[in-house]
Amino acid sequence: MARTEEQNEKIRDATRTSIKNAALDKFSMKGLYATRIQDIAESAGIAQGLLYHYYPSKEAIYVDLIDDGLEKIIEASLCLRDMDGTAKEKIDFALKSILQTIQISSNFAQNSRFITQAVNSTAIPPEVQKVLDEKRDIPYQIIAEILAAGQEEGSVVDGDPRTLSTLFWANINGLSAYFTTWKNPGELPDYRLISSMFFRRE
Amino acid sequence: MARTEEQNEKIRDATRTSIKNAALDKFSMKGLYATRIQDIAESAGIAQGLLYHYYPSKEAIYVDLIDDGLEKIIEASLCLRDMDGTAKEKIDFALKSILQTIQISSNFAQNSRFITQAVNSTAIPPEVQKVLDEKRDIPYQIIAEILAAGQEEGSVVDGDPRTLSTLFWANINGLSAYFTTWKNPGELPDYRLISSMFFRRE
DNA sequence: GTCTATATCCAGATAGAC
DNA sequence: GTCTATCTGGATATAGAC
Repeated sequence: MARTEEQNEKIRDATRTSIKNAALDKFSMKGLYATRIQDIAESAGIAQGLLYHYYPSKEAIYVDLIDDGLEKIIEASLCLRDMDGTAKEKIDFALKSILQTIQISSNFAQNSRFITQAVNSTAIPPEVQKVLDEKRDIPYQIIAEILAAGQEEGSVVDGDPRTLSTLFWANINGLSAYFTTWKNPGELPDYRLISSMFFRRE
Repeated sequence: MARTEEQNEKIRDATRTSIKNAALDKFSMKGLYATRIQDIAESAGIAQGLLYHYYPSKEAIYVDLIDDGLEKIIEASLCLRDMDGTAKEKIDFALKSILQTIQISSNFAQNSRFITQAVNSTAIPPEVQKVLDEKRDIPYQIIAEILAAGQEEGSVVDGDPRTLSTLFWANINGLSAYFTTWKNPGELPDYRLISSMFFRRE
């Protein structure tokens, strides 16, 4: 009995998801160039040729994932911005959440790592660069906004909010990179240490 | 008139230096796999084939540079450890110096960036991994030692010194990556912000 | 929708002339 | 010591069978 169109669509969706998961896994660990199409196909459990029924090229998968990844980070940032609470509560919440995702090596941490790696390489295809240029700055802006609000409140230290925001993300990215690659990474620092950089003493 | 052996050696040294500089430049920006032998040769101003009179493979250049780079960082760390002064003076001095190298994009910053990129990829040849395993941890240990001494003095906050050291380097690496890749990176944060994480309030 | 087999291309590495 | 020309392997991408 022939498959219906809906069944086919389900199969396609499942395969596409496998490919994306496998690709994110490989790309986040080895980068664009050291990852072979074959690696992704194997990890997704499909033949190498089949991958080209889903994506026209290796690059295309990469661009797709970059876009997804940035969207997730942006969404989380917006959510943070729009929640109730003081700047300190928001920053502390963000730090706690992110450190935890790093600790348990969640998908979100994998994503961050992947994006960071992409950003930190200048050898990226133009399409990727385009997406990065459009979206990469947003999380930095949002944290800067939150910190600026905190300066109004009087809780956040003086200084250019964007510079403080850069320092915030540098901590996240630096820790995320460290803890996903080190063999015996030890324990994560307490979020309060990082938080203390941004707030006045009581 | 034929060249003497010394003259030849000088020429060889100069060419080798060109190759290493070119390779560090390319590798630090694009990584091992996205950098082609041809890129390095072009940048060094020599023919592609000539490169193989100096190094047996692309990997070999990479290993050589990783080793050099780690040695430089280790040397600087040891120098810091052995200087006179309190833990706070040492950490502040280190932060000030490193932030400045990032600002002026000095060789040292390029080095840090190169090493960080190597460490953050799991797709590295075994020879590279070996060098990294042997030497990468030393700067972390040294900063941990300094911070532990600071805890004895009573100036450094409580907590596992190695964890604090990890946070220290995460800041350096995160900032270094950011400021070498961003187009309009803005200004660097004040070293005192970072320093304040590690020391007790007065 | 998935697979195997194949064509194509490109980068790493070698050989030999100057 | 340096160059140009060439070989070779491996990865991307395509074609065609099931």
